[in-house]
Amino acid sequence: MSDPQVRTRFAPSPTGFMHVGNLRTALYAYLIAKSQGGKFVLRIEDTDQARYVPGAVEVIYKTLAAAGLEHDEGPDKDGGFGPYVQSERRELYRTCAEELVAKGAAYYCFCDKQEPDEEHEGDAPVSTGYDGRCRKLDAATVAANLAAGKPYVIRQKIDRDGTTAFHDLVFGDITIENKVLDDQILLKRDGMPTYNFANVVDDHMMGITHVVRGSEDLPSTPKYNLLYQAFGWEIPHYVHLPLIMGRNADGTVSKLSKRHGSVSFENLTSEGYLPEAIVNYIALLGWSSKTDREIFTLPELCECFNISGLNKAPAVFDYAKLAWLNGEYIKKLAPEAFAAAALPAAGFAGTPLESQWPLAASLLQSRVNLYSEIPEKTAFLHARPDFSAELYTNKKSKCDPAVAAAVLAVAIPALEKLANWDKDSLMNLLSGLGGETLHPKSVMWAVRIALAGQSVTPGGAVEIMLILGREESLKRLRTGIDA
RNA sequence: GUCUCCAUCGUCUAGUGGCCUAGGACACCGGGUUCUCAUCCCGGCAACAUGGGUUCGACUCCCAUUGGAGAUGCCA
Repeated sequence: MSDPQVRTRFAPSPTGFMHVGNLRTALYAYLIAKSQGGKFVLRIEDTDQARYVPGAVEVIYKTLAAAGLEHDEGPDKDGGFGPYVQSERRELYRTCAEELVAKGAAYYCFCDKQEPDEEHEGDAPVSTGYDGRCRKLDAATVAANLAAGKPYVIRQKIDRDGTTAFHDLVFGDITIENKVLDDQILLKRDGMPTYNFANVVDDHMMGITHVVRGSEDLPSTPKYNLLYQAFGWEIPHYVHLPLIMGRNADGTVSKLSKRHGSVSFENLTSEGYLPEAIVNYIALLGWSSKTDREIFTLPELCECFNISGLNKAPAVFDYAKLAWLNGEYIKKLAPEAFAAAALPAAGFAGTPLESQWPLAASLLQSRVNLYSEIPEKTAFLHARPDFSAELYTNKKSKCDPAVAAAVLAVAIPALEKLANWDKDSLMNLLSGLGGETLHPKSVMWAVRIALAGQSVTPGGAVEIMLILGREESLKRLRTGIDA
């Protein structure tokens, strides 16, 4: 049931960062196209000149590449439907808007710009819907105003009567009364199209078959249909996605935004989340494979993705589950790859510990979900923290400060004489050290505490001695009991 | 205010009228393995918002209520 005619697009605006919600929209658009053997198009929506951010387009390219969402067409890959940057399509929008005016589906409006209403805060926003007064202007007045160079916008003319319905592949049929639809602006005073207008024009011109976007756009979709109908264009399939929510301090939820934490792809990767884990996680936010499986690579998602798995209800972003997923991906990494990636966080480079990094990394790999957890887990290797003798007390390991002192008293001379400082030699020595009086568990516990100065460590006593080396290990053991 | 949408464990979700004493995952809590911890293995806690219908039978269909979210920009 593949359909190579499918074309979807991702249309971010160049703001300089990639919200995970946008990335998820891109992911689903990509999957809808790729699961059918279709095309995935990148379009840049830069119609708001006030928001221009230098280098922002590069961020988009880099993010898509890092996430593996390779586009088939875009500003850098002409597929014959360009240009793929909206600011380069200005004249097209103007022509289209004027066409609608000619057809009676839009009109010139010379009213003053409505300033944002800042009076109303809290839960009582006020409708500022336009009253449509310029609809009544006669042709002569319009022509005169135009000739006089009077500033204007072009508005969509929507009949007050009747209803407009549309079909969505996720939400089904939705009907809205026309009287609640206002005469939205199509072409702005500066000649740029609005988001809603540019989308309709571009999606049609670029042959987009499935319009994939967030469900916050559901209420504006009837206006799209009216536009398509006015042009006489075929209406595409709509795929509205459930919103991604964040939990607020007061326990409520709202659209995921910066105040909820790290919400951009860049934030997340810089905190150590792997792109594969992020993609995997957001794929599951609002979509289900309908199996018990949780781990999916991008190619695997392409294989099993289906629109019917899309959910309608908003989904709360759960950093704990993302962290778990990240840990799963870290465990799957080849040991060398993990060691290379984790080295900066551990700070071993340029220290005496450096030669033992592969060992230390192997211990860390199953113990971290995030690279950012590494510094705290390796700090004791760089310098033993201050600790109290009470740390030696542990019932299960049959140890207390007195026992520890006895252990160290025999361990230090034995270790000083040990010929080979390797795992087997150290293990043999320590396990036979206690003799009749000291329990093996006490030996391992006391030695490890003396070495590390903390009760929980990545790795056991022997491994820590290997990482620290003979000299540093003995130094720590000698100063272990009077600390 | 108005409009639209949504509603299964704390969270992500499976479930399309009988297979449900509702399954999986995260988190949490136990137990086992382990030179500590982690990994790994085993187990536990925990949900169909409420009220009406429809039906032989509702988590599944319909209506209402309640709750939540989104929209209501010359932002995208």
